Amino acid sequence: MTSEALGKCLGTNPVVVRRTMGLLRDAGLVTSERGHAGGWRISADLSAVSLRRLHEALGEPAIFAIGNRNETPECLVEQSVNAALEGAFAEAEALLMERFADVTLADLAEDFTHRHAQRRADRE
Amino acid sequence: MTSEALGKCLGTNPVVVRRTMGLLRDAGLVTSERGHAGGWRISADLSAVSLRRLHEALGEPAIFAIGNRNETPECLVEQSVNAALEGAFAEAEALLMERFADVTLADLAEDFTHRHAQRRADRE
DNA sequence: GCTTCATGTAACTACATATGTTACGATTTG
DNA sequence: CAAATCGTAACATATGTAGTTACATGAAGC
Repeated sequence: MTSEALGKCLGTNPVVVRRTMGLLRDAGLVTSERGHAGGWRISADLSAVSLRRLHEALGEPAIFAIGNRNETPECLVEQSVNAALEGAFAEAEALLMERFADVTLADLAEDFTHRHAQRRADRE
Repeated sequence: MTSEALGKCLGTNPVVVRRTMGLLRDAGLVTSERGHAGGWRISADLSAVSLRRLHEALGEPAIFAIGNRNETPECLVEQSVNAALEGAFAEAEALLMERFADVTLADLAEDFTHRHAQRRADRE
């Protein structure tokens, strides 16, 4: 599939697709080919790719929107607040990552298949 | 304490302080007084105010930086992904809120007192 | 009452970040 | 050699948060 086709599916620009797909390629999840008949191809077993793995491949973007503003503040009040929050955030993140590890692309594909069949049935 | 003094402590503008403190006032956690000798005053028992309560008072800002882009997408793939993520996010959020409920301002004040004593000791 | 010191709030500005776009080079295939 | 496609740098745009200015309102002291 070409970046342009993917961009259409996702409602975005081919260059944006390349940026993100490039990260997945670096992680070995997809391959890219240039030139005529080139494009992107999945190179991993869907059942071996978890959401956790995708999160890693995409550079482990920050999970929380709130949180410490400054990791090592001079201010003692800020230090107390940080200390109180750190453990809670770490626990929540660990739980989330555990759940992410349990969901694979194969699971998503199966779920999609059901939804697709359901939509076709609904149309009759 | 005046908004101006608080602003100095926090390294920000008095108006920004008023904006946020206003939410805490609406939640009954602080009171404000205008005019000469006015300013902000804590009106709640520190041991009765949890971080959970503060989060509520501040309008329950979004906790996660990643997550569903669209709650009710037409796209079946997006629906599958959303369905897979929703439970995980809900669990992680519930855990975090549980932990937040366990930490009160009194706890933070106590922790601060220890840090303060420690810093004074270190200076000798 | 008048002055001063506060908050309350609307409107505007500045900045950072994420996303989108353009442009062009590199590579592959026919 | 031409067309198709990725790779990537540079630039543009949009969005949201924080900061700022301005002024109205109210309270205290003289």
